[in-house]
Amino acid sequence: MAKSTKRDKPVNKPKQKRSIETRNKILEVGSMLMLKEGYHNVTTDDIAKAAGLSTGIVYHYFKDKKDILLIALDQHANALYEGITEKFATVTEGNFEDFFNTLFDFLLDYHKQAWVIHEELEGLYHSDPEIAATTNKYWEKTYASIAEIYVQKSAKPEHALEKTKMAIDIIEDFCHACMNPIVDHLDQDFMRQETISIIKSLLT
Amino acid sequence: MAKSTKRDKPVNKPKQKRSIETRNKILEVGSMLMLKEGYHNVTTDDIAKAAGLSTGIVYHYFKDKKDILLIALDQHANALYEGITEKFATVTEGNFEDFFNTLFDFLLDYHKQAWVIHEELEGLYHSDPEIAATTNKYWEKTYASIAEIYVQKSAKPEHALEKTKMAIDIIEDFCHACMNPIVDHLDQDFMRQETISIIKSLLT
Amino acid sequence: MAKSTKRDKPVNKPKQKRSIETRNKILEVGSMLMLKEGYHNVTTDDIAKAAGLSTGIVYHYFKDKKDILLIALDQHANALYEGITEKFATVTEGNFEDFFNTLFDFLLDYHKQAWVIHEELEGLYHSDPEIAATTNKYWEKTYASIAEIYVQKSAKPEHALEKTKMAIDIIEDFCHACMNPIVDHLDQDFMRQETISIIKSLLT
Amino acid sequence: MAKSTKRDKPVNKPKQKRSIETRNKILEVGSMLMLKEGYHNVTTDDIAKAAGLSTGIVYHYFKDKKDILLIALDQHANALYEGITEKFATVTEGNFEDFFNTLFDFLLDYHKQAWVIHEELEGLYHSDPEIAATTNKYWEKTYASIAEIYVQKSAKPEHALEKTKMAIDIIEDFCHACMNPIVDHLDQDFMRQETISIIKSLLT
DNA sequence: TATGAATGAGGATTCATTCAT
DNA sequence: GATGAATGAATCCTCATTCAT
Repeated sequence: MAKSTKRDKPVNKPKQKRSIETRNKILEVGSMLMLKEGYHNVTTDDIAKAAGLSTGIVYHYFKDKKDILLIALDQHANALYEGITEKFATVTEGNFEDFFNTLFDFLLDYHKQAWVIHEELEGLYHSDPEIAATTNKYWEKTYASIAEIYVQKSAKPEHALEKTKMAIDIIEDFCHACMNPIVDHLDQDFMRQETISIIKSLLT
Repeated sequence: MAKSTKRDKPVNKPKQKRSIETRNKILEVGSMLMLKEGYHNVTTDDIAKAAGLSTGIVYHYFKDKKDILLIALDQHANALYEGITEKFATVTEGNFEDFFNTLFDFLLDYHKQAWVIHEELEGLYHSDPEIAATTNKYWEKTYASIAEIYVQKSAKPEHALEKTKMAIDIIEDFCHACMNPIVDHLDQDFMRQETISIIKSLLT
Repeated sequence: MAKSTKRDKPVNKPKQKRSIETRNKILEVGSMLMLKEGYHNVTTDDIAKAAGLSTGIVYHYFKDKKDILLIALDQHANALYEGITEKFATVTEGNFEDFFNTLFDFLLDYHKQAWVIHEELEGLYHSDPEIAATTNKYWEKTYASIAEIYVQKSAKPEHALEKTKMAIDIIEDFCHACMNPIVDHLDQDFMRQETISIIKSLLT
Repeated sequence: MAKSTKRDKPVNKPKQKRSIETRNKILEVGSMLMLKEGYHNVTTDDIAKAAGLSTGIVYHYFKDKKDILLIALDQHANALYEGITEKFATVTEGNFEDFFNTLFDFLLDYHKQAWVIHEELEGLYHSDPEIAATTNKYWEKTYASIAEIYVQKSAKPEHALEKTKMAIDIIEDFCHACMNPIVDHLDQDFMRQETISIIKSLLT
């Protein structure tokens, strides 16, 4: 994996509808499995089987196993970007409360479906430069898209990126704590309250 | 064959100096490699070679490859606990500023040497229940030991665990952002200032 | 790692001609080698090589090394059953002499090609419960199919299973003694005569 | 195992009491384990541990693992021989009933403690010429010692070896059937009766 | 395009045997 | 004689990748 001495193999970027569907199926099923089970615990065979396809076909559409993850990641980032754009489209400019609630809800929601990918990527981050690069791009795009909205909506757009990033991280910490209750009996209501209060004072 | 007739392989917990040294060498080299390269990118042979030993001896001291990681993790947690206890021993009771600075410095410092392990564990977390359990214990201990100090030193010990956890997470976010600057040009001074201010208002 | 998340590996039960041939080749070569050299003295690599295949393909068709032996054994039992049924089809009902001669010849013949498997199994019997179970099924089937014929053909069908089993064992003792003359100079003709006389008085 | 290209290594045949005890302990525990678990399922370490000794010492007294089995086997044969001699010492000459009962009881008894060794040896027989040779010697001695008694006690000593061997085999078949009831619901009383009757008519 | 059989290098683990102490 | 740590070849099995059909 860590070696990137891959001779360039022509990989299909298909235009036929059937092909596109096949490719997407692999992407969808593949990323889903990788995230649920962990990159190293899923075989290309597993992916093909789960997608209802044959072993070999995977390599028509993707250079190798890693390619599936990388491209899925990319799609993910794009989808996220569009999700954000759409979601925040209706937020009234200057209405911070509105922006804030939207952000909080959006991240909570997003977290539920996508958090695992972050953790999985952390683990892969150090072992593969290509993954590290893509991961960075992913985050950059995520932060940037929200910061962009923040700049538009907020009255205090200085240090937008820093503040946005911090806000996101803190909200994610909260989500994480709720979903992975390492310490039992944590008072989640209290934590939510505190989180909201922190974010508000940070972004206002 | 005949797994059923195989009693659980006894793993040496040696008391002899020679043995202890060997075991420690494996632990040290092994965890170092795993963290640098990633668990799945290091073979037991790599570890043995790097420790200047032969393949087989690894299994004299450890049940399997995972065992090395798990035990290294455990040692880590203990070292951390002792580090915290020692570090905070001199903090004046009731002196919040003192407590806070110690915490901030401690985590910054700690993070520099140990954050890789966290990321590696994140990636392994979902694929292996045993690792998940040990990771949880690790964090529980960390949070609890700091919360314990907090209770002793602070005037407002309510929700100590929640607040401590949040504070640690937020400081970690900051450390993480500094060490792995996904987005370039982030104003680290600004982020540090904001982080400190958040933590202060959270813990006071 | 993460055994728990590993669904049971599906093993191909192929219907394509190519596949069936490959599988049979492995079975044939594998059981042959195991019986000639002994289960523990044959590696899966040996089997693959001898079958003109690569290591990996073996595990496409068989769960593990033991699976090869177990399935070969099963095939053996079925072949034996059909052999018996066919062989005894023409025996005249009530004609004991006819039945007896058929039995004696059949076992003598059968023994020549299959007794190695029995010995190999004896050795494996105590070390592996799965092998023990399959071996038992094998024998059960063998005894039962001959007993069934005995009941049909004989005038004294009481204790058919016991008598059949004893007869078979005694004939096998004879075969064994002939093929593996531990003590040289044994008078085989005498032993054959005595064996026949014992069986006759037992079954009549 | 199957290779016998063993350079001659001097192996201690100790005369000191302490040494003899150690050697016997290895022999005793080693053969016991090998027979209970199967030769390939017992490691030299298991044997050393079970004997309360260290790994290395085994190789002071025995050439290799196989040597333990072979020598144990030899001792076994001798013990058996002495057991037989002693047991039959008091049998009245010419009293066939007495001889027969002694034989039947003796084998029944012997079977209980030693049958496993036979099965284990069957499995090893083909994979190693040295084992095959020793096994043959073992059986030869066993059969011969009983035949010798038979000759002394019986009025019809012709074909003593053949008859003795057959008798022993048949009694063993019975023992085997009782201890390994492959087919359930076998009428053991009936089988015992038949076995006795067969043996009587064979030996008289 | 699609299939799935085949490849084979790689990796975890075992264990008979040796050797420094 | 004893110990038990150390060796390393051997073995089972996996899985990314290729290829004949």
